[in-house]
Amino acid sequence: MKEAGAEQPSELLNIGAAASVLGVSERALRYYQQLGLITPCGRTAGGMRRYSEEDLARVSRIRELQSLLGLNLDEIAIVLRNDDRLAEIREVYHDEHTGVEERAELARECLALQEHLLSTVKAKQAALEEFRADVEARVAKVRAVIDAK
Amino acid sequence: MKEAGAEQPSELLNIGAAASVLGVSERALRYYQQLGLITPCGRTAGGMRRYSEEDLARVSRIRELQSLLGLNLDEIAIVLRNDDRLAEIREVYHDEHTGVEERAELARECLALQEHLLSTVKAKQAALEEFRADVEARVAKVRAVIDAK
DNA sequence: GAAAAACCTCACGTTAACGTCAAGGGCAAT
DNA sequence: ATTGCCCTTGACGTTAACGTGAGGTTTTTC
Repeated sequence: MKEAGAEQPSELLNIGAAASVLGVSERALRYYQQLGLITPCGRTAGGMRRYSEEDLARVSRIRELQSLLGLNLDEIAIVLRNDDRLAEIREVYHDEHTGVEERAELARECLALQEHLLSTVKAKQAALEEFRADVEARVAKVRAVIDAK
Repeated sequence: MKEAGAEQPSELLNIGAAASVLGVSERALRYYQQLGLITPCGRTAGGMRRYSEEDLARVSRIRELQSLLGLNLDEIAIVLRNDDRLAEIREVYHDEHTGVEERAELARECLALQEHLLSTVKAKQAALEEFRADVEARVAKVRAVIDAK
């Protein structure tokens, strides 16, 4: 048998599989890594990249930030770094090493960045809603012309 | 006096003024023209471009299609051509020259394209809404961490 | 264990959407 | 009519985000 019972650790994918699952090119994955946006969770002894579920999610996030918000990869790097800090904060928060004020400050800084992102999203939504009304008006106009046959 | 009463024809702008009003570069305006996206409504005797209010609106539309929907200029050209057809249809619709079936067909074709654009917008809105929920969840998480001081 | 498939790291090529001169012509004010 | 600014048309340069081999290694399959 290959594996028994719990396969919780979830299978890792090599770059070809990851790319095809995500619908991106292998080149793009390597490029994102080169820019420091993702680092596959590990490599084989021979040096081949292995991507975890979490890695894939991160790449999806990159594409969303690209297509939905129109951010470039430098801007995305900032967002991702902040995401990482958020995770780190939650990880370390119950740790005794960091001082109370120290980590609170970190968290506030993190919050500010997340809220900035949120406001960007909201602005885009508002603009899109206006744009949609515009398009719907056009559709209505054509409909009127057609119905008034 | 420079001008009296109704200034309905609205002043035409030359490229520098147009660019600064729109917040785009002169180069971009010339480039859009080169691609056939806009043609300034006229030129001076000496060959200088004059932009009407309508021209400016068209450029705004280009930028919206770029930034909101992430379309490239080729795709934008298609949308704009369809906008033009819509205007043309409305113009010509009460004309006796075109046959009833002929113009109805034109209108339906136009409608299809506008609806396609609308569905693109809606898809983007849905995706953005989901994304926003995600970001808001993150914000809530950081807040929780901070509040649980 | 040997061939085939997938992967590795360079490194140069490509495309879209402009930016940026260069060399001149137009235009409003003086 | 001359000064100074704005405009014109080329034409080459730039940047981001990959694409596309080349030449060699690793993994898988038979």
